[in-house]
Amino acid sequence: MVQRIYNTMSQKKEVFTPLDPNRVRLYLCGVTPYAPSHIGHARGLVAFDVVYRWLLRQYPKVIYVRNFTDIDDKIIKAANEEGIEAVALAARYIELYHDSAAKLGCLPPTHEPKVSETIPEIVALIERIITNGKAYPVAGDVYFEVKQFPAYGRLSGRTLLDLEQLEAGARVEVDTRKRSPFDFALWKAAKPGEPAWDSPWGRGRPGWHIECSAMSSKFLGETFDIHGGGKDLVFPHHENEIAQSCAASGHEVYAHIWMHNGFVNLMPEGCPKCEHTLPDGEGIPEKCSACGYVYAEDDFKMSKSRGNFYPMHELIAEYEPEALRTLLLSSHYRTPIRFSHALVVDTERRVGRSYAALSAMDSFVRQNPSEDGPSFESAFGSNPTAIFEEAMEDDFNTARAIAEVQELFTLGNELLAAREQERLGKKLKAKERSWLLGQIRGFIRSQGEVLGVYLEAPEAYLLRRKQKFLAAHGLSAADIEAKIEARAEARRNKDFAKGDALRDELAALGLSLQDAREGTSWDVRDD
RNA sequence: GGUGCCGUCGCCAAGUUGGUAAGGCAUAGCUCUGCAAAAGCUACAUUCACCGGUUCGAAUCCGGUCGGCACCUCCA
Repeated sequence: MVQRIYNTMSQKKEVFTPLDPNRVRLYLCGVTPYAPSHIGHARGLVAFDVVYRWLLRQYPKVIYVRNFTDIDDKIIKAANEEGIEAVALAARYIELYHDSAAKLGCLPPTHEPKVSETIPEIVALIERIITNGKAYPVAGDVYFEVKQFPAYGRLSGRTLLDLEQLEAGARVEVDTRKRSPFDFALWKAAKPGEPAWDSPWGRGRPGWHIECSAMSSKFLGETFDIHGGGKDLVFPHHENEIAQSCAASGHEVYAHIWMHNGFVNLMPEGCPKCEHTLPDGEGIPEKCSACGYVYAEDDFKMSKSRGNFYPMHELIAEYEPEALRTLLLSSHYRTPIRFSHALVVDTERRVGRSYAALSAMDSFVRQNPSEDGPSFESAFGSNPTAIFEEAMEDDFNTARAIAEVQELFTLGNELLAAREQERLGKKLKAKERSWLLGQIRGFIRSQGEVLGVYLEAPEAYLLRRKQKFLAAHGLSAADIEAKIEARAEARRNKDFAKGDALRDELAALGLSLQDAREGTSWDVRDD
């Protein structure tokens, strides 16, 4: 059993060996809570939740730290605009974030530190960096001196030379207080209207990158196993974190493995100019076919500054959170996802069908209790656990893992339909099928625990979906039942025309009926 | 300009230390049904943007072409 993880530092998959197998340490750059988090944040959240869940299964103890950067220019700006305290604004979005994370099925991390609660550690860390000659104070600010850290640029594949060439291109505004344009602030002198703390350099607040260095070492030590975040953080945030942390500790290595999740990009719903809907399934054309507007490169990039993004709490309210989670896990975590509503609807259908199958399996097993029977492996000649583990060990390949779970559903449905003969070469007794279904259910539960899916009671999932439908249409279950009974009456009288008319009526609402021996049941159609 | 990534069925998406294309959605036919629905079965990429090369053998390696994307500035 060998876990492989793609390390941004080496740009290849590496064998993962924990520094201390009894205490695996994982740090994830969380969010800056100045606005509602969007679907892109959800991707990182979910991707690393699976990493955490999987490590939890492999090792006795995993320490997972996910921070909040609650002191930041954007927070201060937003708070000033609203006329409230920065901490209050941050607290609001942190609460929203927690709520969404829980609904997306993410386990709470071991620690969730905030910058505002880590100031003493940050000040101490900056003092160490200064002592080690890698940072210098200027008029209340403190800057990290990049030239003093030769390894700078290793993570992002840049060199100081590259950066200097870039400087020659006047891409960077020169701040005369800094010794080099690439030096970055560890501490910023207080400005009026900003939260500030006392420090040896006067009142001020931490710069952007230092907080993660301080929070990670506070809970995980100076070197630890895995550091994660969105791809956009590679430069400069993570690069600067490495520089600060190593400059302070004197170690060569800060985090052993750097994991970065890919972005969620928006599939445009329409032209930004005239809102003309783009043809479905096509790529993004050069210009709008209706108004002729030539699309800019980043028209369809999701970004908070442009406001064209999907807040996760809104998506969660609109769709089944588990469908969103499944969608996010259906691609490998490093691959970009082009998000669209059609994609979520597809996934919702898939998840709904899965729960329907789960429900059917459960009731079959209940109705056909069985104490013993053939093992899954002897019956089907494969080991689902091994296949699943192989996928997860290959850089957390959740897309492949989900495909493997899907195979279990196919086998389960086959048994439910008593259609196992073709595959197994013989008919099974109900008790034998039940025994196998019980095992399949166990595999799905176990694998679902790692992926964070298929964990809800199937009936509860299905019922909630029905209730959501009823509420949206202002109907009650009794209304539906009455129509079903009327239809049953008509059918008993062989008045199929009337029965079908009633069924059509319900179908028009978005329902489907299933006639079975025990009676007629109804469900919400997925389309 | 610098750095990195990608281009696989109508759509989504695995597979890249080379060995002959997972899975999902959609679609068609069949089974079941009074008819449906649900479920199951069957079908659905001789082919992996294009052109060369290496090789017994390439979606997977190398070179080139075209196309898309990200970061380099706050950003998950």
